[in-house]
Amino acid sequence: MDLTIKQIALRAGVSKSTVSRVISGKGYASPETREKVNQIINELQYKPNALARAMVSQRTNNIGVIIFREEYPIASHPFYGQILDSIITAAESLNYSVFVATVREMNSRSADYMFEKRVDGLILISRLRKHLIDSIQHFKVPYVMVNGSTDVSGVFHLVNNDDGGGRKAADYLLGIGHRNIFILAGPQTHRSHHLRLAGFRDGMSGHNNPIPDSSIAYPAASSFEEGYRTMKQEWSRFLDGKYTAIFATNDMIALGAMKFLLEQFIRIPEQVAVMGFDGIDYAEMFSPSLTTIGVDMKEMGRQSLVLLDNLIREETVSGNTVEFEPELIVRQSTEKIVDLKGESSLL
Amino acid sequence: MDLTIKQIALRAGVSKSTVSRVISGKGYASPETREKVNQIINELQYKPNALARAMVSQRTNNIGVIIFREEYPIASHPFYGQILDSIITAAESLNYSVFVATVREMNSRSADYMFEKRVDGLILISRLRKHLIDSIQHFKVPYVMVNGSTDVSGVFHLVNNDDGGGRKAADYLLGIGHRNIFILAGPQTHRSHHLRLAGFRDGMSGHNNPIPDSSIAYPAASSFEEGYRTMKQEWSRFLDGKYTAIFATNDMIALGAMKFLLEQFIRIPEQVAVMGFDGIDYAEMFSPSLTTIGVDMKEMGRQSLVLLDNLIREETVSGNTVEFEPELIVRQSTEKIVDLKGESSLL
DNA sequence: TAGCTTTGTGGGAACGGTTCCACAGACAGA
DNA sequence: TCTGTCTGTGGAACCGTTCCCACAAAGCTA
Repeated sequence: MDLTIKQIALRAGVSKSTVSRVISGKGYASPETREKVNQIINELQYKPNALARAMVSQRTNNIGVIIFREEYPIASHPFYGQILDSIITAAESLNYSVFVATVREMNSRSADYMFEKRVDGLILISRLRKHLIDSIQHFKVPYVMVNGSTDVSGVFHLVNNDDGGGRKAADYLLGIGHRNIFILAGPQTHRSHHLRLAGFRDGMSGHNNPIPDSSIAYPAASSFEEGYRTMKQEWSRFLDGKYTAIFATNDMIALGAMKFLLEQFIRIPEQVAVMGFDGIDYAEMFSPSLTTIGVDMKEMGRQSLVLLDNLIREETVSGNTVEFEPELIVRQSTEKIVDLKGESSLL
Repeated sequence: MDLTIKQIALRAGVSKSTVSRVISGKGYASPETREKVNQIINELQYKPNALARAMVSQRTNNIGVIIFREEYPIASHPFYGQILDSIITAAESLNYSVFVATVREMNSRSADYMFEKRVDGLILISRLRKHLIDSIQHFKVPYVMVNGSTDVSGVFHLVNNDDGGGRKAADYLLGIGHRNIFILAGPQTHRSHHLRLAGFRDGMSGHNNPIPDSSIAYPAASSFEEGYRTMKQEWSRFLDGKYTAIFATNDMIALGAMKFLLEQFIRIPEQVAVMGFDGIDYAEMFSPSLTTIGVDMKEMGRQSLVLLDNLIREETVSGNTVEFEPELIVRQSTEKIVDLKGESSLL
């Protein structure tokens, strides 16, 4: 590991300037010198010290990905983990190495390290903490936000069109005959859940079929467990309402609710149709598979890195919000067309 | 960002050596100087440059996690992602930042970067590539392997007791009355799948109930899709065999198979019991929830970092293999005790 | 009072690269 | 032959730290 450019120079009988020139490929170097130096480098498996390079170039070619986690383990999260995955893949092709940190609440210690480590840029996933944004701006580190809140101005955002997605969901459920729909709406402090609910209600109202507040239940978190728990808690109210369908503002909640329904021997979609939002892998795997509004996580991850790279290279970046259009994915959980009376077939 | 120890020294009216001493806390510095310097540091939000530090200390406090991916997106993988998660969490408390790279096949470009970036250590997850191990040993970077193959000697390993887990599974299924069991065994080139199968067969044989080769099918990958596909392909053979239970060498395969069974309106566990191995989150979420042999992924992740840290600090590390004991987790997919005749209730 | 230790501080080399600049030789054009 | 450009190379400063060493002042002991 303690092999330096100096040793290479020594063996090749040239100065370290020359070796440096050969490696970088810029500046003059005779073909013979070039060959000789390269041969020695290969032979000794010399790898330039990226730290030393970064010191002078002021570029580390490292970026940081900071994921705000709440209770859920995050790298393995079916939604954020997927985004992380495609960031890592994209980073490889653009020659960045990526630091991954998860932070919860205010103890953004691991985020602070990013500054000390002098990352070239940051990708923030999910929530944003004012405290951290302040630091980022103070240190003038380029950054983009993926699927985060939009209340800080001048931030480059990559978001899903959650509003439009909600509307798509409404259109679809209306289209296959549902009129009386129960909603499981995740934490409304979270931009996505908020917009998905708003979009959905908006879509329903647009077709003269407004959703009353009483048809909405609010799981305390966007998790499977909360979906299950909330459905269980609302069960009698649900039965009384004679609902034919359930729309959840994300897949995990939908799957949790579905699990409870199945335990009550409710047939899906024959008795109740269930629809989610996100398009996580597991939505397809469950039985029945879940109809959902699919977010292009892969593309969001990839583009966040491309955008960040542009920011780092100080190229002009047009606009400051990239919106992704989600896509309706019809699966078993809503497959059956209910009869147009729209009545519940429960009981 | 261009705030250096020099500027701090200038403002405090001391030399940079003194500032350095104040920051590190070692060496003499009068209380007044200490206070003054600290105040300026806080005021200016100075953050020491980790690159420069690393240059002289020869320690970056960065580690690399390299995950060998095959087809599946890896950070979001329910098994490896979980391990990654707990590594990241543990790293934070030990003051390491972590680079995450995924590599497939021989193009270990992003692994090479790890050397240039001078990571203090490496954690290799899943498969190992001879090529990479050679590099690692050449550069003398401390490393540990999590859940990998054991054919390279002198490597620090953290593995699950897959063999014993397989035996546990056999004991359990036998214990609840199953005699005629179908096995879905993942890629036998993979240590885990191989040992789980071996352990299971061994356990069955030990109770005078050997599994014939004809009762084993081999999905080509350890994925949900392959589990589904294989079950579908083996369907008639399965029916003919009058099996009462299925054991898969990992949860994903089990869940895939279960999906196919449910589509055939097979009742689980009433007609067929299904059992997996891994203990991924989704095993619990599915309907019916999946009985499995749970691997302590969290602890594996955490301990891999602790072990690596010891290696980095050159403390003596006893032994070179840490084995984790998996745990039987009984859930709905096997809940029913079949009658002791052990006959299939299919058809 | 001489000598030693303790406390406090600053100078400068080193870490391993990049890059600017100087310089030398070859070669071309006037 | 002189000047100018091109090619090829080495020396040295610099990036931002740490840390060794020198040095000075003060306090203690004999």
